[in-house]
Amino acid sequence: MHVDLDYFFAQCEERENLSLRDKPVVVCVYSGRTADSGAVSTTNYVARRLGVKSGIPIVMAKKILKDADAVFLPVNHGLYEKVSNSIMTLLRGYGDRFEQVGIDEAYLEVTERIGGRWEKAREIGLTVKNAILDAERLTSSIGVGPNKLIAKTASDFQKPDGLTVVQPQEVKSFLSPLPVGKLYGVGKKTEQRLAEMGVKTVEELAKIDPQELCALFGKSNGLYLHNAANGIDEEPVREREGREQISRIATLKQNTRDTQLIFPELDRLSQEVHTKAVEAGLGFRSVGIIAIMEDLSIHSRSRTFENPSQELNKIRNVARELFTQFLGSDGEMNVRRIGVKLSNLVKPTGQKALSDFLGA
DNA sequence: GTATGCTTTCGGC
DNA sequence: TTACGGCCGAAAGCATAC
Repeated sequence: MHVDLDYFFAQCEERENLSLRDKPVVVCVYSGRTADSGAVSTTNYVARRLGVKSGIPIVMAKKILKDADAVFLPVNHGLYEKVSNSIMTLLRGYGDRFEQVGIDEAYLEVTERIGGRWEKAREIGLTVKNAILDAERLTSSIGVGPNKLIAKTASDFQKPDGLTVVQPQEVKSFLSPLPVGKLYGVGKKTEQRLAEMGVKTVEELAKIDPQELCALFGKSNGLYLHNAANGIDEEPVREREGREQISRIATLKQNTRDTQLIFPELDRLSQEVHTKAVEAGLGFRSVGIIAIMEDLSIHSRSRTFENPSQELNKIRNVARELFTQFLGSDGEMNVRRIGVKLSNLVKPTGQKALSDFLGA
């Protein structure tokens, strides 16, 4: 079973202020550069119907909604995390295994609870929807199917506030008419290439010789596409332990290549990821930087060490070095946004203290 | 050839 | 007409070891 909280950030805001519910609600990430510089994070369905969706510039959203009595709000991550944590804790109780994906999605293993009686799937789905509604006053869209791929596709089939059950014998007729882009793992790029081959629906994709798909998309990708189109997926619902990476990214006051302007901000980001790592009790083996240029192209560099560290100085120095190297190798375009990332995170376990894991 | 690990890019939300 | 965030995990692509 796949549970997806509907238009999550915007719905949290509606919940806090019910008078928003009939208006377009636009949750924004303001970059701070100019008054309305930034991008749209999430919108409610009123705004979506008017064409305002995730990812567009805030100024564009304002233009589209200028006569629509719309409400523009800055993201309030603290609120969303609180609501998410409460719901995720609740959801755990409805499955034999639980896998959270991001802040607003989860898979539940309910195979044993259904026990082959598929009419029970709908009951469990309704129970979960009502539990979320009762506890946190939020609607959700739920999909139930024989595997994660079908459950995920099913939860997307009817939203918001949907419940779609796809029994094993219904998988083929469920998938067949869908556009290939609805399959998890088929993005814009793959969709385009398939369209050029005359493949638009999952039914058409399922008919393609897997050998041919492997030749065109590589072995692992080709095999995945063939299996996905045929509703085959063996991925287990797996408990995810802590985070795998910690990153912070920010927009510079002005586009520049001047390290005198970049380094103070880079140092600030280094400090922030360091604080997050320490709070989480995690060491790191990799430090990386991210540069987003004025044309919005994205570049990254990273370095991995043999031994984990937890030192701010290490992050700061490596980030500075990587940035200097990057700028030296990369033409003359200005940088717009910069970021620092920690990965290969190491969780100290058992009796050993973190210090035992850290390099000399 | 296969497995593994690292770096970079992709793409969802 | 243009406009433009901040995260995350997965995948791709490559190198190395066995």
